[in-house]
Amino acid sequence: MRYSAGHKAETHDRILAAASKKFRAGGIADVGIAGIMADSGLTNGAFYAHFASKDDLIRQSVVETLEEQRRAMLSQLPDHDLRALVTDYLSPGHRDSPEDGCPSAAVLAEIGRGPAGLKQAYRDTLAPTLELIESLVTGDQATAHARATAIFAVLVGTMQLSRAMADPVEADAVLESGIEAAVSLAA
Amino acid sequence: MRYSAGHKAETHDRILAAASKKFRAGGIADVGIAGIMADSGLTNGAFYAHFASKDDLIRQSVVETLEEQRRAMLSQLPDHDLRALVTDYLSPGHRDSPEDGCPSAAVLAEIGRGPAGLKQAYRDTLAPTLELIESLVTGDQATAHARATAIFAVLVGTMQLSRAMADPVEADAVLESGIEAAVSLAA
DNA sequence: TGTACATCAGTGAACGCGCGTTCACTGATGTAC
DNA sequence: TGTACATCAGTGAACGCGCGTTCACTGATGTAC
Repeated sequence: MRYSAGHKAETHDRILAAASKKFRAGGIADVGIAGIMADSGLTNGAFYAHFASKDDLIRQSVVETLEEQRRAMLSQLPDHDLRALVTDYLSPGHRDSPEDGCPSAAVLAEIGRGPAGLKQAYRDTLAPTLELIESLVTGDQATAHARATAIFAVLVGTMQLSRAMADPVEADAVLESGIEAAVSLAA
Repeated sequence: MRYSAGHKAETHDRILAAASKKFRAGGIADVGIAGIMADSGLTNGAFYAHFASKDDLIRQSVVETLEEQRRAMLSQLPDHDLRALVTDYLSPGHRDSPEDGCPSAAVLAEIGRGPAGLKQAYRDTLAPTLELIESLVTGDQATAHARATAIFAVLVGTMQLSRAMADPVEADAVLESGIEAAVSLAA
């Protein structure tokens, strides 16, 4: 059948959203195209009308998810409060819903092993998020940038560590240690 | 042919060492048994005389590599200097040789998605390493433990972030920001 | 106004390939008789 | 002392399966005549 204007763009976005969830839930290497397409309500073959390859999908998915994360951070933080941001990020809810959570916590190590184009796209799209954190931190620009980078590293490392704890009490304690550390790094 | 006593244990260790390198270099999901066996100088079929399954290998490999890392940290740190440990961990050499580096920086997110047995083994084997960091940190036991956990999270998060930077200058700057942050978290 | 055709998003089977795992077999050795 | 056999680490082909990717085809629609 012929489709209305914008239909293809909608399908593209739907595939991207399904891929983003699956990549965050299961990692990039372990997630296949057939499953992503099934989650999008489509079959295998339609994939290549929308993306050049799995690598292309990965890049677009990472970029889109990082932008979405930045928009969410912006809208939830009208008060410029670092502790609020950190507490929200290092919450049990975020830990237990990786499919809706931070892409960096889910696939940063895989990006580090990926092609240069993916790494470049990651860096460029993450930059505004780091600037957002930078604006919540004291010190001149260079100091603030370094502090924001380190805070982001605590958030990601702490989330991964908490997710790796089998014991829920210990997993919560890991989050708490990360919150105090991240806040203390701001000044 | 029949083999000398201890031969099988040597082969087992050789497979474990090959797997450890490959998992750290390429992630767990993307590394196959055939490649590990080839690197060990053996063929596919011999694998199941040494390990019950790939999951079994993963668990043993993670445990062995964590223990090795702790031994290395101990031997390189007779002076109880946190800055030395942190600078060594967040060095360009470590970043550029993941196959010989920290298993947590390479596969922590994958462990978080793994079976409960793997997570339990990770936690139990990581504990002495965290205690080692704890001994380099001020505060009562609970505080020191929280600080050590957060320092470990900065190390892992910073290493992953540095590896994801395509630009070497920026990658080095990420390491620097992590060093200062980790040291400042000690007190 | 009615009909033939071009368009194109999506279908679904097939491609070659590598995965984890199984298994019948090899062959050098220590041991039993 | 010499020979037959049990042992067992390792071989290499095969299993079913799912991967990323390709492609001939479908079929509803807008458009041209």
